[in-house]
Amino acid sequence: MISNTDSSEALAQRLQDSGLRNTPQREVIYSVLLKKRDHPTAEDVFARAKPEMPMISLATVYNCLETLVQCDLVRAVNFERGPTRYCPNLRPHAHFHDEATGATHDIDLPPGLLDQVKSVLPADFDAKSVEIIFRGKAPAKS
Amino acid sequence: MISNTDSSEALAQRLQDSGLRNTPQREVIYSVLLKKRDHPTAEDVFARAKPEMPMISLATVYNCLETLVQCDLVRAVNFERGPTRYCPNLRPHAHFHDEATGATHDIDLPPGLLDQVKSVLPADFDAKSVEIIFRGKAPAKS
DNA sequence: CCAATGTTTAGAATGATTCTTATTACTAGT
DNA sequence: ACTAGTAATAAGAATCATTCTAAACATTGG
Repeated sequence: MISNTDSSEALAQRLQDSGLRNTPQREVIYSVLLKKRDHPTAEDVFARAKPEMPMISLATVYNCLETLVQCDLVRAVNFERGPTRYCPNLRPHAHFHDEATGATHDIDLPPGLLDQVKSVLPADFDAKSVEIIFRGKAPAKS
Repeated sequence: MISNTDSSEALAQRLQDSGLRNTPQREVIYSVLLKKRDHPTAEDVFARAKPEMPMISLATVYNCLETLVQCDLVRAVNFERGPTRYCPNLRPHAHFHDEATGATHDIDLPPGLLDQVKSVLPADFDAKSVEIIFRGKAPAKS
């Protein structure tokens, strides 16, 4: 189990490495993402952060989420043109978008799969990232 | 080579199969997509259709594109939250998004790859589609 | 021809996100 | 501690792609 202080320290570390400051807002946003990993939107995060920090603004939520993405602590996920969703899972994984419920599920990928997929690229294409999105019906409880 | 009339007939057929009408607007939009396969946005398509049909409206372009997507003649592609792009390539393929130029390249996939990727899903997930997006640097000329 | 239905048009409305500006909070150097 | 410089936040305005609305038009089957 990763303790709360561990993740706070990971955040502090990453921010420092990027020459950024560790603010209470960033800590709250990150902790909100870690607490409930259901791929919330910025509005969702805003709503969850407010009880802990009533004066926080939506603009700040967007700013902090963007910062966390820059620091590679969080992944931004998009389905079609729906609102961006945020995911603190750092393991290599794909996303499964349940078309019935709108829910998003992380699908952990076996080691080597992403490289294997990358190997279909012609030699002169240099992929920095690969994203895999499934769409369909997920089991009722997962 | 697929002739122009062939594709018009494919369109007419698909529309009929879906109980939809074959309109001049739909034909123009589809032909615009076939003529230059550079993953245009709705605005791009609008601009390209106008010379051929000056009275066409942007709303109609959106409507027609949506119709073509429903008929499985065209794929809608999204990168982050940028405008949706449209692609008449029906072969199984991934997309490579060149971060420097913004250009999109089709990457044809070897047969079986999509099934292989699907096989990483737990048994109770039923994927209707799989989408693969690469991001990085593409060769200067492709 | 007529009614029913599908399609197009133009413009208004929406929704997520970004931008702007002022204010506040740190940080380093003295 | 004091101060200049920089970073971050807050609040609201602005933006952009897209969708909606309502009216006009077109097509089909009876």
